[in-house]
Amino acid sequence: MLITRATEYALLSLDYIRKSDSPAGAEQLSEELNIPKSFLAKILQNLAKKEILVSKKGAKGGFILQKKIKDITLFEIVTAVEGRPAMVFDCTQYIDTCPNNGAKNCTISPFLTNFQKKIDALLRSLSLEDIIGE
Amino acid sequence: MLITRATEYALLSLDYIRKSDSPAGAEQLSEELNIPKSFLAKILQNLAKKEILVSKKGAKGGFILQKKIKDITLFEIVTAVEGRPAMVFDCTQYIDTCPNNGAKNCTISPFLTNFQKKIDALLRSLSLEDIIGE
DNA sequence: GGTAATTAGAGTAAAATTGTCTTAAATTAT
DNA sequence: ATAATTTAAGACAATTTTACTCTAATTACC
Ligand code: SF4
Ligand code: SF4
Repeated sequence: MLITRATEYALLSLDYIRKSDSPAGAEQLSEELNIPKSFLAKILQNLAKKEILVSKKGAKGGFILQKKIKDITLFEIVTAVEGRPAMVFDCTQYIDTCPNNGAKNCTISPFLTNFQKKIDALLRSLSLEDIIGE
Repeated sequence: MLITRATEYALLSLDYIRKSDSPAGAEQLSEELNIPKSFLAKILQNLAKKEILVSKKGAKGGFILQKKIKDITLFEIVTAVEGRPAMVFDCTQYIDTCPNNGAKNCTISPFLTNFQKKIDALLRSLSLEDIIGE
């Protein structure tokens, strides 16, 4: 799975938020979209930290978009929510059990790097508008 | 992670096998490539079942390629080894907790389907030769 | 001040991946 | 034939990742 449940929830929430005219709260989103509240709250926090959402605290608070949907890329969203870009295969997590210990002369590593670049480019080229329509 | 450790091991093994002139055994591959033996054996079995490798039992047995490397696609390999194609995001695994219960009117589902098609096409277009060279 | 909301972080639970073991079956060499 | 080698199969265990929860603190509005 290239993307996780958290990213799915983020996309569904972003769609809801951009359709809402007042700030949408975590609780509201959770109920409307049937997403576990505490989990969703974390996701929204991450989107706020990465300047995709603006969070308003206090009564009548909630989240609103910080940018136009055509200026938010899928790459940003995934990275914000998952804590790192969507990975094809992350060698760096297996340094201790890398069969070629260090990737110096790994036969498939160049391919993986190339593949990753393609995915990154694709994710960067896709805006939220492309995903959820205008 | 779009692809798993099992696929990495498969690719490394396939590279080794195609360079070897006699059948390569699970034990040999395991030692040469520093891959856990029993885990690798499973992977090789799967590749054999899906007609990528031919397995020869008994003394001097092992695995050899069943096709030319340009006729083996990455799609085949991943599907054989992982039991299913590489998924961008698999809604079908979340039927019981799908916020739009059933995907009928899910705003992001069309995008996901489209994305998946792109990945499938890419994986089908890549041969083992493309990955590990001639 | 009181209430409604986000923030932060630790902690838990479930699921998927990764890896092991044991036994059986097949093939080859002697 | 028999022994040695090697794959086949499946149950099981360990590890890692994902998914989710809880509690307490903080901020802002009215
Ligand atoms: S072997 Fe090649 S692919 Fe596997 S981890 Fe080391 S570098 Fe990455
Ligand atoms: S909500 Fe849309 S994306 Fe999430 S699971 Fe249901 S269908 Fe798939």
